[in-house]
Amino acid sequence: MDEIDRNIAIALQQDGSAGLAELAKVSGLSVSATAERVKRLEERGVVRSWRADLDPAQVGCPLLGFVFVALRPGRDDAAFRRAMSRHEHVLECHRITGPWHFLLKLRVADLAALEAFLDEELRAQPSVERLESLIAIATEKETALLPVAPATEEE
Amino acid sequence: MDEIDRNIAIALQQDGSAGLAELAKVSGLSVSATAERVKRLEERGVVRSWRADLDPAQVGCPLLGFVFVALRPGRDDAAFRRAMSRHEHVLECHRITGPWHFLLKLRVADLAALEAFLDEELRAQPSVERLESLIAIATEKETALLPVAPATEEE
DNA sequence: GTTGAAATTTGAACTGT
DNA sequence: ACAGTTCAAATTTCAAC
Repeated sequence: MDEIDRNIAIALQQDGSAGLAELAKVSGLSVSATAERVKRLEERGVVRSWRADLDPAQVGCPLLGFVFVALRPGRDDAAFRRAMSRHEHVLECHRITGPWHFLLKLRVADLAALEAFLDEELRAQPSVERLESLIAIATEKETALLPVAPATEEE
Repeated sequence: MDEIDRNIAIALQQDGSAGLAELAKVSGLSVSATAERVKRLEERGVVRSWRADLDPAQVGCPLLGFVFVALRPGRDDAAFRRAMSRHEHVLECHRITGPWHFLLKLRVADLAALEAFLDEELRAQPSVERLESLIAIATEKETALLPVAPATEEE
């Protein structure tokens, strides 16, 4: 992961449809060397996948919510974790510091769908003790573009 | 946005490198008709961009944090919003319901970087009144795959 | 890592239904 | 709006440097 790899990764993150010719300019290498780099980035798992970024509103999930979850003490949380991982409306599920145990990020169609999720999926979990939810009124920024750090050690 | 468009959108969301031939199988249409559909999805903004999904740990931002922000009453928040939009470590910035005004999602290298962000970027903002931050101990799930709703009205 | 060329595949356009 | 062919372009692989 040297400077060249980082530049390629940054470019691919912004535009996954960039051609090798374009990437070659960014990297300063030849086209074939650039192709090698891209392949290696995939092999090493730096590039996990290629995806189309969709507009949430246009695919029917305009409502964004966050839910804090506290689980009952001494209760196995495996079932809860599995349920969250499976559920397509749960975009994120993090074990967090602070008074709560988990923080969920949700995408749903509307408030009715949020209510249904809270009642039928979360409160239905035996290990769930307490919930606190909030919704986004507006989104100033929502990106998946990661800050790529300016090189530390291993190349 | 009929059933066919939805199937294509779902496929592209999971694998943006899928070729038209593969998509044609999914959609049940010919390759050329599928190409038309994809082009229209881009034109309508359903597909916003094509991106490589990178591994946060491997690009040097393994630490995930959330920060609640309360702004001073009667203070213009434009500068704050602009600063958050610009900052690459701020992945998300939502105006939210509840006692806080904004919720930020951050990606940084380590706790030192988080501290620096809190001190130099957030507390430095004149409009910021109070902060509360938490970090992810572990991430059970973190996906950008949106739940694509099963068709409502307009085709 | 570079260059250059061949083989394969892909996306883009045209034509007709 | 869709299907089938054709055409151009980009990716992949390979050679030799």
